[in-house]
Amino acid sequence: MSTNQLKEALDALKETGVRITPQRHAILEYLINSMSHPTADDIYKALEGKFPNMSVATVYNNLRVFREVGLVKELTYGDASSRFDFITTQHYHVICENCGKIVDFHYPGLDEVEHLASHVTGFKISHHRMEIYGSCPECHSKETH
Amino acid sequence: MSTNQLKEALDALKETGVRITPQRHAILEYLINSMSHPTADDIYKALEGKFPNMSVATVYNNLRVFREVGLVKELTYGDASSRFDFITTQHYHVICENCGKIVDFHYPGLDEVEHLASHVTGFKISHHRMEIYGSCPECHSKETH
DNA sequence: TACACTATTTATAAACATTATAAAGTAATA
DNA sequence: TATTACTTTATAATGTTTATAAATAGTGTA
Repeated sequence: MSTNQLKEALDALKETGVRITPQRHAILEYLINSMSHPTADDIYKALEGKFPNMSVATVYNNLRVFREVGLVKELTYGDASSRFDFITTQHYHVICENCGKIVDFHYPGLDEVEHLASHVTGFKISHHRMEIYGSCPECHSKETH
Repeated sequence: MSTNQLKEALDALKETGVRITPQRHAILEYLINSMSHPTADDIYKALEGKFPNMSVATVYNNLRVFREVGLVKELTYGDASSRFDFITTQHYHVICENCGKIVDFHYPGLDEVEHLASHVTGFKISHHRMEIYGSCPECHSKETH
């Protein structure tokens, strides 16, 4: 339930000594309820009704804070701006190269890859990222017309 | 052998009707010989001795051309600028979060993941990307001192 | 080889995302 | 409620990448 997620997120912030401001509350709430994977600008635009004076810098600052606390993951794809994703459980993303839609895709973590990489390169592995690209059913069906 | 790779790359360009200019030749050569994964600016700086009048736009334009022809892959990590990698064989990258070093890591393609993603989401999958993050042996040994 | 055609390069400016700065404001604690 | 340190705001700066138009130079053909 979203309300719980928000509560837990706010608690996590408190424990780290991060102040809860109305802006932070709203950004978190938006991230949790958003089924898309918004850019900083998406968030800024979505909240300008509620916070007409909010600065873009505030959005960026807080996204960085959330990322450092581990609440949010920053996704850097090829396009111009980063996207931000509230972290729930381990999942990957399937991305439509035509319309940009991002769909969550659950898959057991690729532990084996990390182990092998560690063995071959001598790195101490911390994590990995993976995305899958293609065209979504909608775009795909349009193409065939 | 690098000389062969360059020759093949130039042939691939000719077949696509892309003109071979000295700048393109030099950028390709640099990409092939470079064991790092340079940014556009790295390339620009590396070649300014040979081409004092070359524009940054030329580097970007040609990297895009190479990418469209399939000779080069653009890597977008979290940091400010894209990195470019001459495509040889299927491999992934292991990236040091401390010093930024990138090491190639060969691994059989994750076909299974693509199949499952296609099945679950209905996407027509074209490709995927994966990177592995950690700290390299050098950085790691420094940390423990 | 010289010509003509068109792609490419250059130089410059513009666009865009993101970060830095300093002053004003505000959450949290006692 | 007063204090203090953290946040927000407004603004400017930074840095990467793209757009534009004029100058230049590959490439095929005569």
